[in-house]
Amino acid sequence: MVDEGTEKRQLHMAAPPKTRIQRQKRKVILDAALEIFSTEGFRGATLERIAGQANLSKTNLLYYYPSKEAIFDEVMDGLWLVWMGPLRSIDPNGTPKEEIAAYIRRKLKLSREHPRESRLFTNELLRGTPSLSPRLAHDLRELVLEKAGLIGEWMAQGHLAKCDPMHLLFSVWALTRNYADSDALLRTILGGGDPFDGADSHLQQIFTRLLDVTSAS
Amino acid sequence: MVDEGTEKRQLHMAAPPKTRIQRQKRKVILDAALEIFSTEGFRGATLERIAGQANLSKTNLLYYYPSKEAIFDEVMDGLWLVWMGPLRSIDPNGTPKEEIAAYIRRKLKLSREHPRESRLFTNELLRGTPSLSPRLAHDLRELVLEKAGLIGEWMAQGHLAKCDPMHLLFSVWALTRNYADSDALLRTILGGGDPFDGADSHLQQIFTRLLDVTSAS
DNA sequence: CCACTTTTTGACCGAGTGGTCAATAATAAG
DNA sequence: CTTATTATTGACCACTCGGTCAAAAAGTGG
Repeated sequence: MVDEGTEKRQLHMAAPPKTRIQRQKRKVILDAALEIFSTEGFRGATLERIAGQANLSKTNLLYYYPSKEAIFDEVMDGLWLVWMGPLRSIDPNGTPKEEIAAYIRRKLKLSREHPRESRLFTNELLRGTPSLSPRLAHDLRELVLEKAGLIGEWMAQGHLAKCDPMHLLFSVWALTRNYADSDALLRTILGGGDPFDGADSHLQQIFTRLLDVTSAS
Repeated sequence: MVDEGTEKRQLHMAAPPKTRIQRQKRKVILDAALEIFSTEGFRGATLERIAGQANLSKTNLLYYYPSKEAIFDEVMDGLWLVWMGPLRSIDPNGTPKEEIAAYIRRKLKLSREHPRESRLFTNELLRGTPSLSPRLAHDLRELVLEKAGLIGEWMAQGHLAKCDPMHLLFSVWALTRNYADSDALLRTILGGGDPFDGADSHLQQIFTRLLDVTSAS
């Protein structure tokens, strides 16, 4: 016989929340958590800071989520999927050069519009991607291999100049992520200007010249 | 008259340590701190973990350094200087293409041989470079402006294809740092292979084609 | 008004953490 | 050996942090 005596006085249900208040607060909490986690890291973030950012008391926060871990996991879960989105969107039937250019634009847009997510993601990279489940790791690897293979084909067919497709992808990730992650430093160096200004045209220039088949050696 | 009553029973002197033991232990501590800070972040790192890594008791560690902050500051101080080194070494009198190529090689070597430092540095970037003193920020800005100006001249003189010199530097930083910071993820994707294999030739390819004056539009 | 559920709060706890202190062990100098 | 200096340790403290608990609000429906 299972012990099912006293009911919990907290939520912590797996199913999507019922009331409108719950949905709203959970959203606010995740947003606040994103803000704090992305700048302080997991251990650096405190429940009180997150609660404050969400205009809640710490206890009230723990009414909606059972633990700090639970909040973090829910934040990270969605993040991996969102972050893989642009790569997934590369169309095998599209024009190679335009597909690459569009991919860079999508990634850069993601960095510009979601800098907190970008920083949180980088934080996970630095820690060795502990939040990457074997399941997700497998999916990610499959996806990357597939798209790298596609790009390799495009190169073999002469649509793009040859280079290592895997390292090409790595480069796109590094270059686009950089504008979000290094924002503070870049602003300091630029004397206050927006580092994103000119970023897209610069990145397009890099990859256009890298992949331009007419000028490759 | 300065107060010089009771002597402290701890070290905490500003001047370089006297005994050989002190120099050794301080070195060991800084190395241990680098390891822990780079993987756990400032708040995530604990004195006990650092002490353990250095084979010391926590109390003994605090005999050599007055606080966690002090250890962190000393680690970061040196790091900024080391990290600016390769840029400083760009020679105005050298051959433009070779200077750029050598710069990339130096930066990549730094990432490969000092991945912990790279991760710690990125961690600071994510936090908005709080450890960057106004003094250092000024020096850094001057240095970057100087070298960007130099590269701009090389472009104007026709030795390099034209692009935004500032973003060019940003790109070198992002691409080289990436191989250290994303090591875990890249290994997962590569199925265990070393991401650094082929990194140099790939980066050289990128910047060679970007800056090749004969093929630019 | 009442009874009932959902939300919010304040008091509190145990573990962990940065840091202090006085005592002790090791080392070096006379 | 004796003494002074350097190095190391264990006990301890104030504080923070994640999390619990019971009680109070604040709806919600009659």
